[in-house]
Amino acid sequence: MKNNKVSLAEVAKAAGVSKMTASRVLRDEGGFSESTRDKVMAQVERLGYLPNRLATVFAGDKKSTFVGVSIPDLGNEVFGMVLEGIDRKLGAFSHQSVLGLTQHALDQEESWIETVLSWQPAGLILTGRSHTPKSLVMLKGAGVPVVEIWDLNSSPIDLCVGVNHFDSGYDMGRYLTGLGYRKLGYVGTSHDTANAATARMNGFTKAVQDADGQVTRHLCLHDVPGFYPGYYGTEQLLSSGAEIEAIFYQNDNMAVGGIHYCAARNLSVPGDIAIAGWGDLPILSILPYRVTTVHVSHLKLGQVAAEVLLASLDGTPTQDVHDIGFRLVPGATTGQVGRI
Amino acid sequence: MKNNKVSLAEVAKAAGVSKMTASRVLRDEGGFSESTRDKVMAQVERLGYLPNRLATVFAGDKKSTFVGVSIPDLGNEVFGMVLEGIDRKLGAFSHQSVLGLTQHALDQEESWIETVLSWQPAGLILTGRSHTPKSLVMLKGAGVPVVEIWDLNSSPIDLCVGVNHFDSGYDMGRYLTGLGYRKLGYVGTSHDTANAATARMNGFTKAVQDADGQVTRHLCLHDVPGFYPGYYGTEQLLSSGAEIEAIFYQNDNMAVGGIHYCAARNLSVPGDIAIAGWGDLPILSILPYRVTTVHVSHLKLGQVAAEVLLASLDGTPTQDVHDIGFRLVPGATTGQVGRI
DNA sequence: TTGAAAGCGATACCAA
DNA sequence: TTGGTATCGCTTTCAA
Repeated sequence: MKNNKVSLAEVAKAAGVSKMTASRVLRDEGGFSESTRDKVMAQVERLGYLPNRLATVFAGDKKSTFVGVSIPDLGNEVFGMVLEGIDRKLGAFSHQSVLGLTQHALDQEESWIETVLSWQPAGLILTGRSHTPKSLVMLKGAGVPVVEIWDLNSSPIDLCVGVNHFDSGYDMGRYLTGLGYRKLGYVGTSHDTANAATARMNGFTKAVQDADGQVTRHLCLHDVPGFYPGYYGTEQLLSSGAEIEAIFYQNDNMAVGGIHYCAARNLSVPGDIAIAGWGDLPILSILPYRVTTVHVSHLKLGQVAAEVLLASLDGTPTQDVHDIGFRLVPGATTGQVGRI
Repeated sequence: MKNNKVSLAEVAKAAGVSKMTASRVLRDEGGFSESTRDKVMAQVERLGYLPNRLATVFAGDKKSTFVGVSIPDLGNEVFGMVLEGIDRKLGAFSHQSVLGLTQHALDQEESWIETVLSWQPAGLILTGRSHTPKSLVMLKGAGVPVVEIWDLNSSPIDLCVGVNHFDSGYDMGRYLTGLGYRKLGYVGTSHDTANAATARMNGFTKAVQDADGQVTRHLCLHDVPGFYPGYYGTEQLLSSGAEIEAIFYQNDNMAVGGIHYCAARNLSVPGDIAIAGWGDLPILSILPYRVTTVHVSHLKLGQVAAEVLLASLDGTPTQDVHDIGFRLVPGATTGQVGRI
């Protein structure tokens, strides 16, 4: 006994009862007298006893109340809000998030999965649908519910809560081509696990091609999709020589970067360049005009993910795949071609 | 044995050795032959054995590799970056963050502390210097290192990594009054644990009063300090009737909200209103002019916090209080009074 | 209503 | 180089 930690046995001894009786009192399990309860609780108070939940889980051979949550990065609000949604909901049901920042790298996710599983978590919430083969083996053998979030996945490992990114990109492509644009650009970043963004880009490209248009892409490598990459990504795209009428960005922060680039170069939006973002992020709320974007509720996505997991732990049946949905928000940064 | 989990005993039996031998092989402790190692590892592979770290911690009566990390919210990048700094550093040394979103409420922090301590964490990182009396008792009795971050605290529970918020506010007040402003405004939000922001506000106010100026404050209640509260907080401050020459905001996102409000009202910055923010947040990187702000490295703050904790676990002596520092960045949104 | 004993999965310690 | 046994703090099970 090296930690000066007080154990249940000590409490029991001090209270003059057996460990079992003390244990029953603490779990409020019933089957003890009021006077016994008072004796025990008095000692708990006096000794400052804190239970060792490791031992509890261990002895009961049950799961802990840990939920492993893997998140690619926290450099912008997107995944921050997802995580906030998850943790708030989990916390309300006394579960704890064990965080894993994967930095968009599958092998980092793999080693984190191995570690977190060794702590006997109650369940896992993973961002993204791609995992290494070894990860898949571990996840399937873990015997705990796994919720894959962000990307909608028709055949998830277990459960899935997400958005149909391809469709949202496709809708934006259809919207912009519907306005008459044919020479389109895409500006985003490039990451191992940025499948969702890639799906949006692919959906967008497909829609544009379906309308006989063209997409010129520019991906900023090794960057998180923030304001500044949006700014210089726009610069690089436009200076590539390609003729561009409208640009779709990986997210709104990048789009705002693009808007500021245009302002700095005296390019009118949408007159010279139309601009569309994704996510309906907070920055849009203060611009003096509405930016064309795709609304997605990140907080809700996280909350639903947590709910689905908790329901699964509870044994409550739910559907395997939850589509959070999205909504294209037309704005003033895209216009009718030829009518500006 | 309800989980179909494979235990060390099964691996050992399958390999034809004792538990102890298998344990030694897995920990690569030495003291076994190559052939033994091969036999054991073959079975580990075949059975897909994953160790139960609960048992390890428990048996060794040691601490886990959990680090409890309490964060007020993740609604903007500020604490997201702090958390990213912490988790990256911890991850590199194979520790895991157990997240606690307190939503700026001390009683939420308290109940989270109680829970997380019951998991025998290796240490704790807490945002803020205020804690409930019960929290303090638990923290002091926990016997694990506690790092309080964000607010610099000359008498921390244990260790502290932060910024001198009061001084940063004071410097900004001195800077603005040095430019000739005397009728100042402050726009922020109000939270239980927003002591850091309050300290900045107080420092600012003190400096302004020292220069015989006045500060009119406007606090947006129940809001996280983001773009939109900055926008309408500015509106409310300016419509309060007070004469204002310059406004200091709780952070840059709010300041950008203020800048946009001014643009929408055709108020010139800094001609009609000077604006200063705090934090040097990403949004500033795309504005066509430099915004007067205070630079703080949030990522570094998190990294140093993790380093200090790891050093303490390691037994390496470090100083108790680490000042991350700040740097006032003069910009174009504040000017010389009368010279605009 | 209460308690004694066994056991969870691993490691520490001592023997062989 | 290998293995037996006790042990961590708590819960389960069975008896009293």
